Amino acid sequence: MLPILKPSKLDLDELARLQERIAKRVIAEDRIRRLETVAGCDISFPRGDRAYAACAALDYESLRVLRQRAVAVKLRFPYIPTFLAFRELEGMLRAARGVDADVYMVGAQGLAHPRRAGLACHLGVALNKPTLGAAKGRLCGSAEEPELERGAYSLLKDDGEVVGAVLRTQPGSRPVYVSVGHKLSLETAIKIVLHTTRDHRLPEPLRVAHQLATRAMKSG
DNA sequence: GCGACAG
DNA sequence: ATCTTGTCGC
Repeated sequence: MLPILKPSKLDLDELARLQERIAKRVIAEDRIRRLETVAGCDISFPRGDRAYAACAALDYESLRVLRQRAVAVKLRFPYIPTFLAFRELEGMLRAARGVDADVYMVGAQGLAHPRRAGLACHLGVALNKPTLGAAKGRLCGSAEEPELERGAYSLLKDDGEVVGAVLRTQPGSRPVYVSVGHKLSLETAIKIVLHTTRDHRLPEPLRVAHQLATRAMKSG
C-alpha cells in the first residue's frame, strides 16, 4: 500500500493550471437528449489509503434502481480543499464507466469552484457526458438565504459570476449547493435535483450511491 | 496575520 | 469523509 505523499506547492500550482484547462472544456449548456436515467456517484473512506467508489443508475421517473456498481480503489492523493478531484476522480470514473446513464450527479461542486473545475466538471469532461454537482456545503462564493419552501433557491456568485444555486430541497432544511458539471444548464441541473429529491435533503441517486459505497466499505 | 475550506 | 445512540428541539 503505497503512502499518500503530500504534494509540494509547485505540484499544486501545476495541478491548478491543469484545472484551468479542464474548466475551458466545460460546456454549461444543455447537450442532453434523453432524460430517462440518472446516476449518483460517491466514495466512502474506511481509513488509510483505500476507499470504495460506487455508482447507481435510477429510472428518472420512478427512481427505481436499475444498475449499480461498487469498486475498491487506492487513494494516491490527500484531501486538499479545491483539489478534491485529484483524490476522488480516478475511483469515481471506474465505478461510473460501468454504469450507463443519461446524466451523473456527484456529491461535490461543479463550476462552484475557485477555478471552475470541481469534481463534477472533471467527471463530466472525462466521461464526455452530462454531470452536475449537488453538495452539502459551500466551497466558494456567496448567496442570499433562499426562501424556506421546497424549490426555492438563490444564485451562488463568486468573483462576479454566477457559479451555481443554493437550493432548498426540503422545507426548512439546510439548502443544497447545486452547480453545473458538464453539458447541462444550471436551470436543468436544478430541475433534476428537485425531481430526484423525495423525503430527504439529498437526491435519491446520491443517497443510493452513498449507501452502496458504505456497504462495500463495511463488508470489504 | 486571521479565518474559510466540496469530501 | 469517519468514529457513534440517544436525544433536545421545532
